[in-house]
Amino acid sequence: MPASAVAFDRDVEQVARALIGATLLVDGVGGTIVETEAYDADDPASHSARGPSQRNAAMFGPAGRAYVYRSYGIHWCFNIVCAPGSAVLIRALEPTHGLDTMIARRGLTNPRLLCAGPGRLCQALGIDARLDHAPIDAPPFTLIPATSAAPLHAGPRIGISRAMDTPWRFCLAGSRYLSRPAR
DNA sequence: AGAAGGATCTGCT
DNA sequence: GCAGATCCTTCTC
Repeated sequence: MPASAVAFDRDVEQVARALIGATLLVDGVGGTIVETEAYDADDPASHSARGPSQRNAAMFGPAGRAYVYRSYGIHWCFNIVCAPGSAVLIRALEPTHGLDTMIARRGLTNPRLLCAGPGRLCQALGIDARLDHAPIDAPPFTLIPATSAAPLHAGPRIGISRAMDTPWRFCLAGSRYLSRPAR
């Protein structure tokens, strides 16, 4: 494994924290990760909580692969698989690479809104079901680890109805590019 | 503030 | 099999 690679086969909360400040690109388009959420294997809020199914199969496969699923029947959501049954949901990026491409895909020009939310991010980067199970350390993906520990804010995860008291949403403190303010 | 959107899952028959 | 509930959201009003 290259020295620059991120290790995914370890505690999902630690991976979710470590990914803040990393750079994620798909075919050269993307930016700096500013918001993540951790989902654990026996986590009532996780898709994996009730065991493997066709949709969540990737969560039970090798670490370091993508888990892409449809949310609300409309949007794609992008996760990186960690230990079996656990994954990190990537919720927001600060756009830095390929702005023109993202603007064209999203149909708006405000950089603040290009990748602020899991569905928006997938639309801007062109992520869909074809990338389910795809390894994160190979094309079209590029993942560059953060160079220094970023100032993090931890809070409750968004849009779930269980395990509301588990503070596993991590944000880059003070970022303007979050899906919603860190409070 | 609220509706729309459609796949997946669950619990039945 | 089939119907109804659920769902890690986004957009427009």
